[in-house]
Amino acid sequence: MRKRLAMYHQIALRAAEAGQSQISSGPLAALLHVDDSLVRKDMARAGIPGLQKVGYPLTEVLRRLEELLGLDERNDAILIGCGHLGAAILGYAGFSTYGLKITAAFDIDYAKVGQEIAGHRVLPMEKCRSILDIFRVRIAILTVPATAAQPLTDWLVGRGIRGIWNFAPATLTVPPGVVVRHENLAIGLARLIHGLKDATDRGPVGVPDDATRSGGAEGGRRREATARARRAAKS
Amino acid sequence: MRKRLAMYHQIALRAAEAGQSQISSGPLAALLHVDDSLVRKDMARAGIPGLQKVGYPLTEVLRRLEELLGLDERNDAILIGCGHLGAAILGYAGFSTYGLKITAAFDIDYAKVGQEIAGHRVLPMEKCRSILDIFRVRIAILTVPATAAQPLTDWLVGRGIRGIWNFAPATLTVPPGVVVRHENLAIGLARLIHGLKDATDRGPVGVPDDATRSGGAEGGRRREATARARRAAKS
DNA sequence: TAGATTGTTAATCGATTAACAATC
DNA sequence: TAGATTGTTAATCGATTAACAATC
Repeated sequence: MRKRLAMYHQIALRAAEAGQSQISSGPLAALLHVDDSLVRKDMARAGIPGLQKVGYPLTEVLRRLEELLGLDERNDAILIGCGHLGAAILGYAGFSTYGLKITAAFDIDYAKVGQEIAGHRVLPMEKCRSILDIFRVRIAILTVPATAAQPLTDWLVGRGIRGIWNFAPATLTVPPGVVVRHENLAIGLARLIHGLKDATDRGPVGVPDDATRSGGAEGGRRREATARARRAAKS
Repeated sequence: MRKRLAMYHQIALRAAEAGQSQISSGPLAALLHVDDSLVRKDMARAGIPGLQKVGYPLTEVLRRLEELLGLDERNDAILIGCGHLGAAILGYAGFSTYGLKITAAFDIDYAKVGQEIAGHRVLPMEKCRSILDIFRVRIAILTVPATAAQPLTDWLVGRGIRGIWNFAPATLTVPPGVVVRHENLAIGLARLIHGLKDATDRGPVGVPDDATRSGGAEGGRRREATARARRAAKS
């Protein structure tokens, strides 16, 4: 459901940009490949009143969905680890839509400290504590090596961080009350590969989760993953 | 279901590393917060036979799941756009698990051509065509500016690319037979923020999709998103 | 044997679709 | 009015859980 709401929002945004002022359940349903009554139900549940014969006013749709999806809130975050991935995130344009502002970027490497990346000055880790105390930031973005992730997390949680967006390939343990989101790029990739495989196996059928699918494309070559699994099972 | 299979795989891997040789439905179910009969059903559907009294042999679990999830295949890909994000992906360790190998990295910027990033030499875009012709790569990773994404996609599809992993903030149109996966970092973020909000609203209840959730944390500050929506709706 | 665990069937639940009356 | 579209109720479908017999 949340996914659908997010999609409605995207579609509504584009419709608004294209000059429309309302949108009806039919087109929305068609775009999401669901029944139009489901769209109406979603709208009703979201508290967006429609107008018979015309549809749903885009202003209302956008307003409510942004409220519901939390896009109307402002969230400050700090970023730790200014390697390539950290830099990519600092420069990522899409966040402002979601009200995210990275208020400070840190790195332990003094070679990086002082550098400016996408308008952010890299600060030394020593400054992190005082920044957190002063600004009461609740979200931390971790783009550090895997080994550093858990100890850093413990420390951050102790300093008041309540949401962690973890890009390190490490599973984090946190106390109750703290939300961790583990961003595993490899999973996105796995899904794409699977989508390709699906398209091959079954032809243009089924919508693999997030992906735009269809016909052709051959599968990849085999590897001997079995040997690896066996090694792991024995070690 | 696919998500659960992937989780079983992860858990099985760790169990194997910890020296176990089998795993039973109970612990798996507890870790995923589902009923144990569902785990057994999944195993049955996946064609993994269990042993009464002992559980499922890890070697078998890993072997079948890797087969099913396509982790046992080898997939070559090219990467286009060697900015920060491209560089981060070139250096990302986790891909080998999924059999992905980035065989070539390209950039139009001659300042980047010739540089070595995480063991990959950056090639000029002009070389892309011949590389594709020679190696028959099917997957392309796009870490280019939004404006470049669609024309590049069209060109790549014409050269035989069948799977596109798009990091550019642009919606791509592709012909049937081509799979696009749009990786929107902002969505991961949105979910984290939402997880935080949920934790606030409802206390430690419900597992928000991917995230490890729980108790405390206050919501963010309001912004006037309404004004923005209204602008969009009018423009 | 007793205990643990699988495999499977029936029951439940929630989400989606189908149908249609209300109404602008 | 006629047509389009919402809002809602009933029917369907699929996924999950509960229960339990089989069995190592």
